[in-house]
Amino acid sequence: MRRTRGPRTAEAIQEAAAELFFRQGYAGTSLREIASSVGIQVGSLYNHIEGKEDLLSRLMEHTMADLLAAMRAAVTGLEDPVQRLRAGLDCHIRFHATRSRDVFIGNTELRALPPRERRRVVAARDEYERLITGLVADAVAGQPTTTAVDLRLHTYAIVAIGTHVATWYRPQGSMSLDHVVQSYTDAILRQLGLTPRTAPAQPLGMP
Amino acid sequence: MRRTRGPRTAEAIQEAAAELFFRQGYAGTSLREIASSVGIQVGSLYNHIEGKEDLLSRLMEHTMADLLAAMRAAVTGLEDPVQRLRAGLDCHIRFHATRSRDVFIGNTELRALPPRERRRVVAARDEYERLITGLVADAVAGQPTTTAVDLRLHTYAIVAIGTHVATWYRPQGSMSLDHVVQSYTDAILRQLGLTPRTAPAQPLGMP
Amino acid sequence: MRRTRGPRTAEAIQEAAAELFFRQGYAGTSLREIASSVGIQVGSLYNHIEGKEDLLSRLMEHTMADLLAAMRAAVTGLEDPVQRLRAGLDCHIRFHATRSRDVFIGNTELRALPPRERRRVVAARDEYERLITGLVADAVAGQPTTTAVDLRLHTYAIVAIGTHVATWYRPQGSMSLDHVVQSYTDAILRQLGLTPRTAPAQPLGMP
Amino acid sequence: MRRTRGPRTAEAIQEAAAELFFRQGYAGTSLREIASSVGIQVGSLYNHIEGKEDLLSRLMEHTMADLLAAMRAAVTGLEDPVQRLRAGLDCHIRFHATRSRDVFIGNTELRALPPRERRRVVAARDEYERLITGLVADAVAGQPTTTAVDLRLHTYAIVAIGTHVATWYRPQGSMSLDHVVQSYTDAILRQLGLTPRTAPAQPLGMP
DNA sequence: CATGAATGAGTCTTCATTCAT
DNA sequence: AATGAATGAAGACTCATTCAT
Repeated sequence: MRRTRGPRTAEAIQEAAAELFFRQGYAGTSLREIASSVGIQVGSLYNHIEGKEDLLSRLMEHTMADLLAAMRAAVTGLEDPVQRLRAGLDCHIRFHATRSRDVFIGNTELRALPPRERRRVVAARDEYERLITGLVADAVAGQPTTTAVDLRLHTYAIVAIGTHVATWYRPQGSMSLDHVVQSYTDAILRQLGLTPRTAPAQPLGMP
Repeated sequence: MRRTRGPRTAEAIQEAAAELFFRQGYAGTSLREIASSVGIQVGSLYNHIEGKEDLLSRLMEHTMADLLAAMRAAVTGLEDPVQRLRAGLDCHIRFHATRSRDVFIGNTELRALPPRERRRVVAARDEYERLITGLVADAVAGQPTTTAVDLRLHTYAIVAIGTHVATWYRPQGSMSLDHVVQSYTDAILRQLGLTPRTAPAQPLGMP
Repeated sequence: MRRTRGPRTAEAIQEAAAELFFRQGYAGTSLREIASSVGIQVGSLYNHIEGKEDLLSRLMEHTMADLLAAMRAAVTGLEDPVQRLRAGLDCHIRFHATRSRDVFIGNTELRALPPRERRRVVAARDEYERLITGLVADAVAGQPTTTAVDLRLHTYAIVAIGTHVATWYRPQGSMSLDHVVQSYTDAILRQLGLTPRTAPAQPLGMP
Repeated sequence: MRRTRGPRTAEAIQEAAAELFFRQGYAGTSLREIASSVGIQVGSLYNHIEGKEDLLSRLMEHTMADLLAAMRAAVTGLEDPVQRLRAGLDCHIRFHATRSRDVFIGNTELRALPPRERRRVVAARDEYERLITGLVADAVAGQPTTTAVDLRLHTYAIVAIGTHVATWYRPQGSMSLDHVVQSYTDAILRQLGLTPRTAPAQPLGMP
């Protein structure tokens, strides 16, 4: 009854785990379900993973690593602060939309992580937030008064948009990714008092 | 271990369940934990509840009922559309901040609900979203072009803010509730092209 | 299907565990077997015990406590050192014969105990050995040369006899308990150069 | 992790198994542990053994064969019954001290053997006991009354000493093997009413 | 010969639920 | 109402064993 073979099994397991964690939550997903979704027996899982927690840890650490890398790559080489912010926001929203499943798990199942791994992931999250805060701060540097508290609220709002996009965006849905990305990017820039790219007259642009 | 007795036990159970569902998730919480947190034995729970799902259903339906009621009460009696929107946003953010725990559970554990209850809760959520969409639509009615898609994105963004506030706001935290509420309310209004209350010059106001 | 009821279940479990640990070893015995031997389901065991290790710990600690208590009671009130030694040996062998099962487990499954409990049991064993060594030392006090090493070898030999009796003695067997006890007691006394009670001419007496 | 290669692997496996069975018991030892202790993967074990039981069977049969052979060789060529007994006891105790690990396993894990092998090993044990009984009977042949029951108790006591020595004797320990052997041999002879070799004045001699 | 992956039965333990007392 | 004991299913994980490579 050997269905899956070779080094692809490990990936298939991670993928199945991600999908099930997303739909049912970590605690609500049994290894039996994961195994059967891959087409192997429960015991066989242990040829590829250390345990259930392992699946979650790897998933969340990969997601955070990818997110940080994407964000850094997005702004690399850009000089103008506003341009950097715009690129960062674009990446931010795009990542949350395209990797919505992984991001959702990352936001939801932090508590299921063992302390050690949780600390690592939280540290990565904090760093990501600092990245955003930095982009915002640089972009609004020329403006009159922007308090630290406001900076934090803005950062939170940006994070909130990403998190929420990850909640509802689906590629098969009725909204095009580009539209979502541009609308929210423009909205955030406008909110910060910065002129959106080609300054569309409408509050949020059109699909 | 609070050893609650008498008719208050049922409430204590609901409260304990909410707290534990919030911290560990529905699937990650055992009735044993809930019972021990109330100070009774597991079996005794069944004198007050029908089962584990019951606890979650009641919790989420109460939360949605309260949210809808609060929102309706907030705009009742107000005529001016912008004023109504402002009042609605105020209520929206305030509710998500003060009832953050229940709101968080409502957003996270929908999947754990049995289909019948899930449909009821989803229906309530949809109605709440329509309420917001209505407030926004009325408030921007005079403005040039606001497409249906934009209306939806705006609604989503408003919901996103609430959801996210529920994620991080804590009464003991460093930000005053009033500041958070006003900052975000103003930001959303400005985003919609409506002049915030007394039109503060700063993007987000000060603490 | 509730067969056993009331507070006797806990005792029945301990008894079944002792019997099975004796016949199959701790690691070779499953909780399923214990439960089925008591007439309950596996899960029900956990209403009475903390876990599998618990069964072994309690068993071994009870055995050691009983052994120490029996030995102390046996020599209490006796003054003459040789009489005390004889009484101690009588108790020693009798206990190992009548509680052979528990003693066997105690000797065999020490390694299966978690470190903490193991230390406690080993401490009790050491104390029991000191008790025997003390009895021997007092009884041979008047004799010429008895080195410390010999004292140890004698103690070991006495322990060895007990351990081995626990290996083969069965009440239904062909040897009477009294005969075994007296033969070995006399042999040990003679070995120590002390005249057995009524000095029978034969090396080991007759049944 | 000794990474043994070539034809020595089979021996390394048997050795590792013996060591682990001794420390953790047969049921408490997994093939995984044995394999990892040899430095190979579990599956590779099956190139050298038939299965787990195989390891135990071979071990116990070898031990019994060695013990019987040693005992037979020890008395071969000797005529005087007391000299034969002395030589037999010397061999008995020496073997139990030097092969204490294997002997301990042989005494402890009989129950883990499949019926067929168990019968074979038990038969060898019985034969060994008969050897001892024969030596004792011949040596005390000239003495007044020695009943059959006493003969059995004496044999048991001799076996007991061996078994117990196997329990505590360690080459690195504080007692020299020769001292242990001579002390116990003398004690047993004296017990049987036979004069120890050169009749030391002390009950047990000194190290 | 060694490996890594697979199996299926088994391990201990926890779970939600029931119910006599 | 509360308890303690029972159930049976399910949980994660380990095991001895097999076998294609």
